[in-house]
Amino acid sequence: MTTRGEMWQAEILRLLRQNHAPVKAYQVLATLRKIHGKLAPTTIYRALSALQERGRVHRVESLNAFIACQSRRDKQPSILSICNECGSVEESVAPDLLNDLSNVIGETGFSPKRHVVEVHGTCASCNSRKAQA
Amino acid sequence: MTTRGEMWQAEILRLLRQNHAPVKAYQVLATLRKIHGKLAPTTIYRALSALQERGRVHRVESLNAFIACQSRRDKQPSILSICNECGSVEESVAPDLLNDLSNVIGETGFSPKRHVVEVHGTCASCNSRKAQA
DNA sequence: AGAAGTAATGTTATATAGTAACTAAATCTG
DNA sequence: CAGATTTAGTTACTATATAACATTACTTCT
Ligand SMILES: [Zn+2]
Ligand SMILES: [Zn+2]
Ligand SMILES: [Zn+2]
Ligand SMILES: [Zn+2]
Repeated sequence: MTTRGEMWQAEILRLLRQNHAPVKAYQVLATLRKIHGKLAPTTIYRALSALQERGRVHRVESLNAFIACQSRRDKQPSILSICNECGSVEESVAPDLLNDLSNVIGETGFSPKRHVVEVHGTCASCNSRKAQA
Repeated sequence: MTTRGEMWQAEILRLLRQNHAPVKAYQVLATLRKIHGKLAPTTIYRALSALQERGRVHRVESLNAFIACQSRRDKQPSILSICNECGSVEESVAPDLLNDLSNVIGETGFSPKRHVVEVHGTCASCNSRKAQA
C-alpha cells in the first residue's frame, strides 16, 4: 500500500531520527544524492512537507532546518529547546503554557492557529561540561 | 557624530515603521536601490543586524522577514502575533509567560538565552470582517 | 601634520534555501 | 480500456544570506 513518494518520506524520516540535531533540507538532499544519484530539491521539500503534515517532522523556523518529532502524541504543538553549543534540540509538550499563550494574545481578539515556540540556550549537558572548565 | 552606516539604519527603520506588516530583506534592498542606486545585500543585512542588536527591529523567524519594534521598552523579549489573512503583526510583551516558559524547559537543566515566540492566526479586524460574510 | 594601525563600509562573488511550471507516470472511474 | 485525476519527476528559476576581500574613514602616536 505504499504509494510512490512514501519511500522518500520513510528514508528521510530515518535520516532525521539518526540526528539529534536539526538537519537542513540541502543536507538531506546531499545525503540522498549519494545513495540515489540525481535528485531534485523539490523531491525533498515535498517529502518534508508531507512529513510535517503527518506530524512526524517539525520545521525549526529559527534555523531553517528540520527535526524528527520526538513526542509520542502526534500533532501536539511542541516547544523546541535548541542548544547553541552542541546543536541538540529537545522537544517538550506543555499544553497549559500554550493555552496561556493563546489567552494572552487572544485578549486583543486574535485567534491563534499555529504556535511557533523555540528557545535558544544551553542544554543540560553542555552546561555541566562548561561548569567543569 | 553619525557614522556612515547609521544612515542606512535610520532609513531602514523609517521604512519598516511605515509598514505594519513584516518586510523582507530584499524588499528593503529594492526600495533603497530605487533611491540610492547600486547597493549590495550585505549593506542591508548589516544594518538590519545592527538594528536588531539595538532592539529596534525584530526578525520574524517564521517568515524570514523583519518588523520595527512596536514596544517602548527596548530589548524586551516579545511575542509576535501574525495574521495569515492581512499579514499584520502585533507585538505583545508578557514577561510572566516567558518566565513560565523558561521554567518549563528549565526543568531538564536547559538555560534559555533567547526566546522565539510567534503565533500565526487571524487578527481581530480580519475576524470581524469574516464574521460579516 | 604625517605615518601606521584599526575599525567600519563597500564590492564582488558565491553559498544556501525554496518554488514555479511543466512533463511523465500511476491510479482511479466508468 | 479510454479518459480524468492525482502523484511524482524534471528543469529552471527566484529568494535568502554570507564569505572574502578591497576600500575608506577614523584613531593614536610621534
Ligand atoms: Zn513533535
Ligand atoms: Zn548542548
Ligand atoms: Zn519589540
Ligand atoms: Zn488580519
